[in-house]
Amino acid sequence: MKKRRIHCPVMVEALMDWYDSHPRDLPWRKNRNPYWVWVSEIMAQQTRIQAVRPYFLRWMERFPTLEALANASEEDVLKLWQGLGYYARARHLHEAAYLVLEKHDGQIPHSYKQLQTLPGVGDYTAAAIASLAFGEREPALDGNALRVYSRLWQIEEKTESARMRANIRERALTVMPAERPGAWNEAVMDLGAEVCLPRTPHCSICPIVRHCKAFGTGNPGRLPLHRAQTEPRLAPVAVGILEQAENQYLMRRRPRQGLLGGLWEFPTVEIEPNQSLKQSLESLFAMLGFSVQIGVEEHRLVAGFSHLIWDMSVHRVYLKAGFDSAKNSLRWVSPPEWEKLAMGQPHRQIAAWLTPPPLFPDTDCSYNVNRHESRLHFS
DNA sequence: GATACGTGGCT
DNA sequence: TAGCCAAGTAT
Repeated sequence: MKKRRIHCPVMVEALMDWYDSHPRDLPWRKNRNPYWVWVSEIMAQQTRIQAVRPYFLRWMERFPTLEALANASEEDVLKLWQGLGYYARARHLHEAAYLVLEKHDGQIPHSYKQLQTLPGVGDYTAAAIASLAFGEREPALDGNALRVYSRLWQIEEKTESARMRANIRERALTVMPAERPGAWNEAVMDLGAEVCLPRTPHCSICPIVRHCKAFGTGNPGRLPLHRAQTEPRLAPVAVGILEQAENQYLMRRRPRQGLLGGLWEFPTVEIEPNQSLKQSLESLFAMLGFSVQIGVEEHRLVAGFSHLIWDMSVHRVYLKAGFDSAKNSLRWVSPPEWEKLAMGQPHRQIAAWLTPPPLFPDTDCSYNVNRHESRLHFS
C-alpha cells in the first residue's frame, strides 16, 4: 500500500485553532477520565447532546466510578437510563463495567482494538475512547465526522458502505495530528455539530471552507449520501390493565432482549395478523399465569419508534380464576410506586392516563396520534 | 449488508 | 407539518 504524506497542515491548523477558540461547555469535558469519556460516548450514540447532558450529570452522581456501576442492579441502571432510548446501551455498559473489573483488573482497556471487545463498544466508541482518553491516533467516525470528511473530500459513496468508511478512515489518518489526536477528533465532530450541519451547512463561517471540495463544487448540503431508510412497520398492539384491590396494578418486566428490553410495562402484546385482540390478550395473560376476561377498549394511543409504530389499544382485564404472581418479572404496583420502575415512553403515557383522577384522558396522546396519523391511514 | 433498536427536536 | 435524523452497535 502506498504511504500517504500528511495532507494539508494549513487545514489542520485552521481547524485546531477554531476548536481551541470555540470550546464547548460539556460536563464530560471537564477531565479526560476514561470512565467519563466512556459513559458520555455511549450516551451520545444516536442521541442529541442536550438530551445527554442531564442524564450524564445524574449518572455520575449515582455511579461516580466504574465500581459503583458494576455493583449496581440492572434495574437501577435502567431507571437512570429511562427516557434516553436504546436501552441495550445501558445493559451493555453495565455488563462491560463488570467485565472490566473482573477481566481487566479494573482498568479500562487503552487500545482501539481492545476496547472493541467490550459489549456496546463498537468502531466509533472505541476510537473515541482510545483517542480522547488515551491519546491513540485513531479517527472517530460518527455521523458528524462522516459528514465533515465526506464533504471535505467529496466522497460520493453512501455512508452505510463499509468501503466508504474504510476509505474515510484511511484519509483521516493522513491528516490527524500525532500530538493531539483526541482534540482533532473532537474538533471534527464539533465542526459537524455546529457548522457543517446536515441540511444547511454554515459554510460562510467554516474555518476550513477553502479546503472543502464539496463547497468548491457548489452543493455541500447534498452530502453525505445515505441509503434510503425503510418504512417503519405498523403493528396493532393490545395492552391489558389488571387491577387488584387498592389501586394495585399488574406490571411485568419485559424480556431483556429486544424492544424496551428489561423495562416495566402493563402487559402488552403485538396482535398477530390472524389473531383477534381478545385471543392475543388472553393468551398473554395465560402465559403470565392469569385466566382473564377482556373488557372494552378504554384508551388508544400511538407510539412511534424508529423502525416500528405501535397502534395501542388499552383494555381493562378481569380475573376469572386464581393467579400466581410468583414470577419475579411480575409485580403488583400502585401509582406512586411505579414511578420507581423503569418504563418506556409508551407505558409512561398509559401510566399517566391511568393515574387517578384522569380528568382529560385523551389529551395526553393527541401529540402522538397527530404525529403518526398519516401513516395510520395506510393500514 | 440489512435490520432491530427510542426518543425528541428541528425545519 | 411531516419527515428527517442525532456522538452507533449487535446480529
